[in-house]
Amino acid sequence: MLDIAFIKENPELVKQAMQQKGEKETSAVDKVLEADADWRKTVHTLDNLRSESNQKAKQIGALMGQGKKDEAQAIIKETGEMKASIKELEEKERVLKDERDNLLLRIPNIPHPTVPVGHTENDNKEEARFGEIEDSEWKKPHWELAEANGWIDFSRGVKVTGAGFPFYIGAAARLQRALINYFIDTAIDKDYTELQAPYMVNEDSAKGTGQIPDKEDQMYVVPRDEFFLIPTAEVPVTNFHRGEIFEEKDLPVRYVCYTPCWRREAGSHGADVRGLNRLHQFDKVELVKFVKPETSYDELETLREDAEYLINALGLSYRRLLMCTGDMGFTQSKKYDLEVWSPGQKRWLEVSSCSNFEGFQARRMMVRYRDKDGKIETLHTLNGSGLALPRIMASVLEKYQEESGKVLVPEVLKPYMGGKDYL
RNA sequence: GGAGGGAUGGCAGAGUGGUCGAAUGCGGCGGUCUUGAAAACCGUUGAGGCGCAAGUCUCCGGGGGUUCGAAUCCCUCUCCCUCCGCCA
Repeated sequence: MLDIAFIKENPELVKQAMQQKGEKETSAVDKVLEADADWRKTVHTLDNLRSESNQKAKQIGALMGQGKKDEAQAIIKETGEMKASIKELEEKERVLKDERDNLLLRIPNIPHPTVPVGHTENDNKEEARFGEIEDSEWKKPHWELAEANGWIDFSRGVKVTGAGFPFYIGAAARLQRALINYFIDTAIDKDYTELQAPYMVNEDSAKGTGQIPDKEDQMYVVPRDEFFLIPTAEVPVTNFHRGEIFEEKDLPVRYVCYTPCWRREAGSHGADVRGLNRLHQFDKVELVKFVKPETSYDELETLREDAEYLINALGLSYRRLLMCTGDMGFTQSKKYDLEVWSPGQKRWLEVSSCSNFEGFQARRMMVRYRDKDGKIETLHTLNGSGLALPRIMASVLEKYQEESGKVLVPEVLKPYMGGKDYL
């Protein structure tokens, strides 16, 4: 969420940001300011009343101590109606606060000035392209390759669980594990701390990163224990520091975390979801950073570079998109997508998205830091995939297939694949 | 899963109805002393809200209650510890 003080000072800017992010209705801004004013007025009255009541209680205490029971009794009589109005005001204060906060949660993050203004994915800016756009007629999509070699079993996945829960078998299973290890090891070399996180989170955590109420339908729920299966490692890793105050000298903090991810993907059908393109359970290595505000945009660039490094090292062709205001999501202020070329499908596949949230997440989660002067400030959070596995698997299989049907092991993965040349 | 005991500031740990947002120790920060450091001594040191400020309010695991007044009493939930059971 945004800082209410910021909204108060820049209402027009906030409205403009909402429009740029594709929300026609900007009245929430005026409503939140109104609700905030109402709330503050009530707080003021309530505080005064409580102050008075506290004074009286203290007097009573003092009188009782001196044994002046009659005088104390007189004051107790006065407090009767005060108690009732305090209770009433407390209730009112709570309602107004909720009202304000609910409005506040509906206002999206402000796009950074460098973000292109636009409405759809067509307005995203393709910043760079690396490698050739391979268009060989004979190259098969990964699902045909995988089937021919017995590497991925989609139908047994359907039997055991449902669509979107494949089995990886033999060399493909090992390849996926090799990729995960390679990604994590590379991040460790770049000064990220490895984290192993819970795969289920509680409601507070789901709220912390904004999965609730925003993307509630995206998550699998374990109702009996009131847990949610994580849709990304971002959720447990960012919540790792929820409610904490960092010392300035400890920043930046960088984590790398591998987890499976579960997404319901309700409503997705068709060609987009063939093979490994879109799954209900998939693996991902996630990079998360907690940084000082003044460094967050530099950290976004290095985060993006760290993700790109992996794609490069695997020898895959890819392009980098700077997402436009309308396509980047509610919580981000700037976001890059990295898409690899899939030679078998002849299309781009998103494998990473790197975002700066500025203080938007941190404010909601109360993650802060103490600066040199001892002042407590909101810090900035960032995250990015480094990388999502299934589409990388797809792209690797397709890219490294030979006309014979054999698939070469990418050079950087050989140490993780027992030195073998072919899968 | 059963029985019992707990949850207090960065940590340890007092406080069991009234000037308690909380003793004390450690740690942190500032200072005195010292060539420098250590030790010693002095001071300072939780978070949030409202307010220009003075100030004021809230927070002693979460929620609810009793009371003029709750860290302290009652209910409830969660978590931790000990013992028993089960177990990768």
